[in-house]
Amino acid sequence: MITTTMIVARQYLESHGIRPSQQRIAVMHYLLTHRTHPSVDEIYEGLKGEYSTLSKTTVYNTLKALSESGAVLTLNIAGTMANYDGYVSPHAHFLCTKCNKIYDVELAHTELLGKKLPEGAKIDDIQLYYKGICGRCR
Amino acid sequence: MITTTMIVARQYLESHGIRPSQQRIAVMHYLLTHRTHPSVDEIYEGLKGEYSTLSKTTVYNTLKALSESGAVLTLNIAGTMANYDGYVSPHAHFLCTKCNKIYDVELAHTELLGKKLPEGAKIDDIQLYYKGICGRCR
DNA sequence: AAACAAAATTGTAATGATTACAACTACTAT
DNA sequence: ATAGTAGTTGTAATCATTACAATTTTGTTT
Repeated sequence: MITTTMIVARQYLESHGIRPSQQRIAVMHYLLTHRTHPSVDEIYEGLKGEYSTLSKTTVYNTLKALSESGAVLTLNIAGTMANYDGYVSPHAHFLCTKCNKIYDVELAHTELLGKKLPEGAKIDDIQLYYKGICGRCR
Repeated sequence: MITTTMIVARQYLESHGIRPSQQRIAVMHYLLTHRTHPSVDEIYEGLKGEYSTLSKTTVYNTLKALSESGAVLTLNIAGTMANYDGYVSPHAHFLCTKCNKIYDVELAHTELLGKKLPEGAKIDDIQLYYKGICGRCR
């Protein structure tokens, strides 16, 4: 079944120069409708019911392509595995080290305040990670 | 051979409540004298000549203990593996995605500017990562 | 100093995330 | 329709990290 949010996902892919295959649309759509910063495994488990032939390798390949084109964000906050975020506007993340949930954190300023970045460096990506215990877990 | 910086390493461990074994002193000393944000493997390779019986598991165990006590910082900037920093005062990091070197970045303000952190959360750790291409690699 | 207990170290095996790769399928353009 | 390119799939390999059991070291008590 094709929904309007899947058409959004398709157009989003196209606007990032990524050819919109079934699988890529599905992964992008999953990220746009699950703001939980899922791992590869969660995305794969969430989709394999609907797309019975889907391979985990495809999920990896897709996320790599999406991340390189800037369509999604790769989070390395958890250490053991990557998590993905379909919303790419500047924001930070908070990981609860007890329940392992990742929460979005708004930023006070758009620009992050690095002083003395290495001479002549070109910045492609900025990630601000908070870790701790969330209110529910305390 | 025991040097004065190794005594510093020993005292540093003790001040963090970590029993100063030979191996732990060696790892701590390595981090204090190599400000290169080394990986487990680099530390192990750097030390195994001098400590022939050293095991990589010990390096892992040691870094875990050091990190949990706050004596060292664990960086998850690289994605594939952890890197370690013996200097724990607040600062950010820049990873050159070409040469894979990690540089320190001073912060403009001591406090990092998260707005709307999850209700009632307790923050234990803040990491600010920049990624890009360093001046030498461009 | 000897004996004991607790903690640390070691080597190997297991785990888990990710990547490599080769065969197969789908899409595009002539 | 055909050929060529890009995308997908499943399996096997890789690499970082952890689990674990045996051994060694360290600290404490007698």
